[in-house]
Amino acid sequence: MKFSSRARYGLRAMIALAQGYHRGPLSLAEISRSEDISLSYLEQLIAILRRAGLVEGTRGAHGGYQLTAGPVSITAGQVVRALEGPLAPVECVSEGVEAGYCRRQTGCPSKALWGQVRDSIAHVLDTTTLADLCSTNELEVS
Amino acid sequence: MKFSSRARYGLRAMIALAQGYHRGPLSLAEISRSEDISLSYLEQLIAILRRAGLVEGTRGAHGGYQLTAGPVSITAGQVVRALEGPLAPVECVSEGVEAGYCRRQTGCPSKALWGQVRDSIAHVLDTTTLADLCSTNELEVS
DNA sequence: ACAATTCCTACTAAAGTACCAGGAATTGTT
DNA sequence: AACAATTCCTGGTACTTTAGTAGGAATTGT
Repeated sequence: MKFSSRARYGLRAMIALAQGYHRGPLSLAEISRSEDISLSYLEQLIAILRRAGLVEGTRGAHGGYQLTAGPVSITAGQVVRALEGPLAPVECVSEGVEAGYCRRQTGCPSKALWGQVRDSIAHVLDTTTLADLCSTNELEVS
Repeated sequence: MKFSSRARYGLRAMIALAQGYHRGPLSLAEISRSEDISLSYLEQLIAILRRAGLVEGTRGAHGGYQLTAGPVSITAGQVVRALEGPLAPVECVSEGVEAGYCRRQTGCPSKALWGQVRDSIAHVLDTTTLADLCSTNELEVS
């Protein structure tokens, strides 16, 4: 029961972008250095986030990436879902899976539990914004 | 971000055992039929649960497995941890990992978030007993 | 022209998952 | 004593996913 390194690294990259939000585009080379993630892997992760519409890139010298919305408007849930797909501790309660997925469905005792697990994860991720995560950092670092 | 089929199947098997708690040992062949899990795979899963002290087996004809405690005293958290290991959405916040695991540790903004995710999962699993899961079922089925 | 960057695609080594196969040990029943 | 039902143990294996690497094309400021 682990989130992939995609989600871990991707979230860290998004936090880095949130921290530099007012300072114009941030290059992956910089994030790669500060977060110690290989550049080529980071490129793949950011590509996913770009396709999800969370960041936009500007090419060429002095290019880089920027959030498409302010850190207060982007939740950890959006980032994690973009990188990992729908939250689904088990398939039968995956976000976006219609009822009738399995015949055990009706009256399956464990299904309700997994649904609660999914909801509690979703609640934490969806009520935390990138801004929240940045301020945590500044508190600790200062 | 998924629980393995070990956890899914194992929990279902434990619920089946809880439902037959008063009726003496339940054989894996029966669970295999009712839950539609292959016998040999089920044997492996139950072996894990036995080593964790959650069930005990009695060999020979009319043998089978029984919970070592009543369904009210066994939580889903115990079952899932036995099958999956410590709850750890990411390694650095794994249950039982001491501080200082990674140098980013102090002031890592994402670490706090993953810790909250872990705690919310743990809360759901640890406050749900096998008895709770059985009663859910009976309500639905009746 | 060139250097810095994003963007794209394909590949790969390692690990983990979800099983299956085969048999040994134990115990009730006939 | 034989047998059938069961737990218990070990080892293997096909498959999928993960976590990357490699190489290069396109774009843009200086």
